[in-house]
Amino acid sequence: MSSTPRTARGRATRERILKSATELIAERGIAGTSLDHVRALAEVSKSQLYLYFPDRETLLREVASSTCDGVLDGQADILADFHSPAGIERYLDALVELQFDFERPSGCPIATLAGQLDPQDEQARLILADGMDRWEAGLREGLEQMRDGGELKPGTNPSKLATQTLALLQGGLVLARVRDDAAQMRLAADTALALIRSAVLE
Amino acid sequence: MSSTPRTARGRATRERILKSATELIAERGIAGTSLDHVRALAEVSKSQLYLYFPDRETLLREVASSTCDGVLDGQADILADFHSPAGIERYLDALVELQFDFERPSGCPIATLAGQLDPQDEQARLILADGMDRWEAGLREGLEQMRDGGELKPGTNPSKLATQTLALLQGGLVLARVRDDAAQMRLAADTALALIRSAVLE
DNA sequence: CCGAACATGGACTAAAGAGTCCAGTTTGAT
DNA sequence: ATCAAACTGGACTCTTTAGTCCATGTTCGG
Repeated sequence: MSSTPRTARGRATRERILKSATELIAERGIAGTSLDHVRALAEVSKSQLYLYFPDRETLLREVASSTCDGVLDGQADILADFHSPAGIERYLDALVELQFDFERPSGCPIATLAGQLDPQDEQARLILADGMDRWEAGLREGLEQMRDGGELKPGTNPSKLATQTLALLQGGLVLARVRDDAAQMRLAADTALALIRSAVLE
Repeated sequence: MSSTPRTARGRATRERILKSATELIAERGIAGTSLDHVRALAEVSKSQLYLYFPDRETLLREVASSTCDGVLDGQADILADFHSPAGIERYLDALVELQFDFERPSGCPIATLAGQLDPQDEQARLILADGMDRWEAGLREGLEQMRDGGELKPGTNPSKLATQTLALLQGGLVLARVRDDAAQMRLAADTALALIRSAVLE
């Protein structure tokens, strides 16, 4: 999107800007991040910002996109195991661990951004929705694999089960963040595990 | 909190400011709401703002508090029924309806605020956490009432079940908002209902 | 190795923001 | 009725912010 640099130097600069913006916003929120902060962290000048991004709004949308990519990339390896009871348990454990790992539970970066972006900005919403869709697709595909392998009770709807799982995870992340208590995520993940187990044969 | 007006006129002015700020922030978010917008909607002057609220941060905290009160008050009547299978179903239906009622699902105002307030502002977080606690307490008390009436399977933990329910609702609200699809809330609420039903004796 | 496109630095503008100040008006207790 | 406290209006300052502009340096194809 936006203007694409033609030289390697330009590409590196653009990357540095986007990475800095994404980092700062994850830490301090959109309201707490000015273009000047981004400029300083990325070590670029004002004109570079505006050479690669037409305006702040566009940069924010790209940050949204890059945030989604970060969330998805960050769980790609464990999500790949989400197609057996043991793999599902490992996946959920890993998500819970993430909330315990830092000083305080940070919640889901996608959902957090959703609350910060201009409610009028439909384009931004679509970017975040796509992130959620990709996440849910990962869950659904694992469950479909199990269904195709005859591991699920007949009548189980992998698509619906994936949405239910994602809802539980998102809810757990919200509660963990608001209550500053990662155990809330633990409980939500356990509930999701039980829900899935109840659809597994044996 | 903050300076309390001594006259009826002063109280009315303070109320008007807080109401206007809460309204504007619910609609346009914190970033999209300046003190000048609040000033204009409340039809007060700058000095009134600063007479009743020492600074913006304090006003935002009171908005957080008033937003929680709004959410709780708004469901007080139906939440009161949350102590029988039928009442629980009515309650969940009502919550789902709320998401369908407006042009687009607005999610949970408390959770939305959580993503917008300064992540460093611990005091603000505590206000929102208290809102969640009060909400969950309502659910828990209904379940405890059922347990005490012998309507729940032995071993059922009302407190845990209330948290699970709230997590599902919050997750449903997040997904409904991000996907602009109230059906996501419907599914989450149905899942919560099934979860609770599975703990009810016949 | 030359010129055109690409990339950079940073000064500059204009607007919006939060917060201050004080002179004037209203209120209510005595 | 009076006077001090409470309340109001709005001009003012200071800072930060997004966004513009242009002169200079770098890169790369021909």
